[in-house]
Amino acid sequence: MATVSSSRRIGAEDSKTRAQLVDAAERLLIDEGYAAVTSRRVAAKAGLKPQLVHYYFRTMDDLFLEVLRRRADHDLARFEQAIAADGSLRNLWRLNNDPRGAAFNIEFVALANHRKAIRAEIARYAERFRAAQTEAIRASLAAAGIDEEQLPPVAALLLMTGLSQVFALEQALGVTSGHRTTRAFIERSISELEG
Amino acid sequence: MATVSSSRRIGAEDSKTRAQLVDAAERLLIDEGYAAVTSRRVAAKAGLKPQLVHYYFRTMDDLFLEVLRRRADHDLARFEQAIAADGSLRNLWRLNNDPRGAAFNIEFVALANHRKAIRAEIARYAERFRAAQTEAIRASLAAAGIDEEQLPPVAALLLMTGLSQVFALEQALGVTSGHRTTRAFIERSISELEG
DNA sequence: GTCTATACTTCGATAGAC
DNA sequence: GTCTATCGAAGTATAGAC
Repeated sequence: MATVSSSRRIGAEDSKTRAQLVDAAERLLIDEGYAAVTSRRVAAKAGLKPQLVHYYFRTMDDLFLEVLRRRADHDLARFEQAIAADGSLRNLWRLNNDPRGAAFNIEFVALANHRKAIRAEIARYAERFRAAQTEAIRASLAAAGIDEEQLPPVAALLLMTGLSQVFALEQALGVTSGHRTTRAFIERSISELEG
Repeated sequence: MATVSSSRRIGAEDSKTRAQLVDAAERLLIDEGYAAVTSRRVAAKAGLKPQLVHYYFRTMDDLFLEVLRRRADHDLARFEQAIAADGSLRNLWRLNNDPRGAAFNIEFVALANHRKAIRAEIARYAERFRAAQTEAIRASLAAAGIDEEQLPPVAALLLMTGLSQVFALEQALGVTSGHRTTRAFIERSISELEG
């Protein structure tokens, strides 16, 4: 939408071919990392010709952004729905620990490290997630009778987020020493807090 | 050392040129991410010809491994020295939060996601760090009179590690909401534990 | 022991054919 | 509206010249 400096045409947004390319890119991103998401490999995975990637997406960054937005919007909606159904600390911890999407997050953070257009969009979504999660944890801590001075909701959230990330990262690496003990500790702490 | 299936020769390990290539690769990895570490770009950064990368390193993975080992060995030694001088919880937290090396870790984890030879080596170093850090934190918690049942040392370590990683990751992204509050909470908690 | 000429593959991207 | 022929640049890697 921004500029039309080029004469080149772009395919329709509701094209089925386009959706296949986004699917293929997402699978490649999760399975093999962002460096594997090249026009040729995405096309091969979708069973299409490489040039089609550039017909539907002006640049590879545009494709990455589409993958990011589709996934992030979906996850955000799913999170809010799950919390509306059960806003307990226990459920928050469970949702945060869902390994689905962990690899996805890691890749996008690494990608953001050197693609400015993508970094900005990731930062936007990260802030939205942070806000939604902070509200959810604030409510569940209040319900459990925990004072905000004693344990600030955002601190509890960042501790939880950090721990999930370490678990996901290390599991992918094959390093799991201390994980079981720590999970048990967290679950015991949650039980003590909300019974 | 493994196989000598090829007739190709490799440059001396103590070559000055070789060291320049490793330096350039490390800087590129930290500044622009692992995808930027290509033979051409490493050579350009070092002011050398691209083919020299392949004279000193059989494959790009060999170069990555050299960067990893050099850095990890150095960091491990530095950590043990620092802990020997001051083994307090406060100092452990400070060391863990050193932003130097945070970007480095992120990139290597992302890299490990799709390069098997590197993943194995990273896992080995991760275990070594885990062991050294767990011992250090066990000692400082004991000194502060904290019972291991109440707060398992490895759980305290993983919480600390996770938090530092989130801080580093998000700071790189430009997302910092909640960081100040959480840092204050951690510092307050440490003060309460060890006075 | 050190470096270069060169091969071959894959990359993102565009202009133009259907 | 959809897809293909094709380009120039960049990627890893090797064999052989100094």
